[in-house]
Amino acid sequence: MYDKSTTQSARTDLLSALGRIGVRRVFARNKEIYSEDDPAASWFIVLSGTVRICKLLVGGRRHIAEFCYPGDCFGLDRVTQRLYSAEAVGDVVVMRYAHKATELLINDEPHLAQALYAMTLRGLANAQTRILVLGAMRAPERVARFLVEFSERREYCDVLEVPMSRNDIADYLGLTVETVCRVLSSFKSDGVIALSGPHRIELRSPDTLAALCET
Amino acid sequence: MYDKSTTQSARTDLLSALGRIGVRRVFARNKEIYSEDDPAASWFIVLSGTVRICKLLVGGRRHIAEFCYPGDCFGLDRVTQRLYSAEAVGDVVVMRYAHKATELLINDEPHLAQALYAMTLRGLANAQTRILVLGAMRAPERVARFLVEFSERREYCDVLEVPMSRNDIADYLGLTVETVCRVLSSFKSDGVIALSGPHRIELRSPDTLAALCET
DNA sequence: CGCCAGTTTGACCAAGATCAACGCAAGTGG
DNA sequence: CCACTTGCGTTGATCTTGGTCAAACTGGCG
Repeated sequence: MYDKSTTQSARTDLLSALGRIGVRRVFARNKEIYSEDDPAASWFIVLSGTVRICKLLVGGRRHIAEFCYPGDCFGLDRVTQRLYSAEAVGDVVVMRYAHKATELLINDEPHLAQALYAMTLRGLANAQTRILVLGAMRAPERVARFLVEFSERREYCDVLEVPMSRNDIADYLGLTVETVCRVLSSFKSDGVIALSGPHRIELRSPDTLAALCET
Repeated sequence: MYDKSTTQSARTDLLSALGRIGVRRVFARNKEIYSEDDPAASWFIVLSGTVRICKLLVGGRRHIAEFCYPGDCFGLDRVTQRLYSAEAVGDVVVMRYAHKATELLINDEPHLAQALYAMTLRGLANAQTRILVLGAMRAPERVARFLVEFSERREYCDVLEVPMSRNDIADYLGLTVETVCRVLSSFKSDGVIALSGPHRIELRSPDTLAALCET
């Protein structure tokens, strides 16, 4: 669907060029990478681990806009202040790039702008899928969708090492912890998944899950 | 929050440059501008009227990803086939730009890429707000949010000329027609809005609505 | 061993979906 | 001009999904 070869090579160019201006940073589980309302002077690429982009709402509720996995970028928005915070789900390694330095780099090598643009478009496509999930799917489909998405973006086999808590998943899917648990339990009793510890989920029937989240 | 002056002037540049490669097209109420699975060879800017970006789902349901108002662009995604269709809500005038010609234009005048990028980032920010609304708000807040958003993006006074049907609004907010009607009726009986005909909504207490959709 | 945070399960409740009926205004054809 | 249709919009009655509240369970750690 996407023009993979082009964006892939542009991406490689981008990464090697960025190597010169980036700083490697490590964050421990649950540490904040940046807070809401922080000045937004830089953006990031995840090297390892999982990052959650989130926001506290009135009434103590929390909303998770996005999970970022290795290779994903976040904080690219052209705002002066952060609208969301970014937190390490488990231990995380990221590269940090100042917006200023990125602009200079792009002035030198304008073709890199295309790679950045492609990353942003990918973010937009992800966001649109999320709008669809949250706007049109019910609890079981949302959870199925989460599992399928995770296995596509994160793992290459059917045993998922899910780093986030049930609470994270719930806030990501617009559900409650209890509902997420119940749906997972029912998937389990239907033999669609197997659970060995809360953070290890085995997809026994990926096709059933995929069918569930067909639009 | 955004760097308005920069993006504004870049935008003006972009529009005048695009004038040379664009085609003006008119669509009547409910006509398709493009369909799902059409080849995606061009993108659009709305000149007048409202466009809905939508998708048919299994079971005859429909999902509206976005409403586009004058000045908004749509169809920018770098896909070969459309993932959503675009339809005229009322009568609509748009400008159509071939992706090919746009690329050539940008090769000539690379600074225009920045304006396109800014438009895409705006789209991403809108999408993130929508994720928040659909993931974390309940029916009355969603409807309030729709009214506030519409008045901010479309009208400069408190009497809204809402071109879309209740069904459109429902599919946009992830609710049913009945729920949208009921919420509007309750707003009306609370004196927050007044209805004179289904498509004319007067905001009698915009502050109440704004307070409702505070995160 | 006891505590604690996170997970799971159950009982109950409420928001919103579904189903059904009615209202209402704009065509349409006689 | 008036019956009749048609497409929306509104309202009410009922049912279902998922939220809320409460309690039990689990594994890790001091």
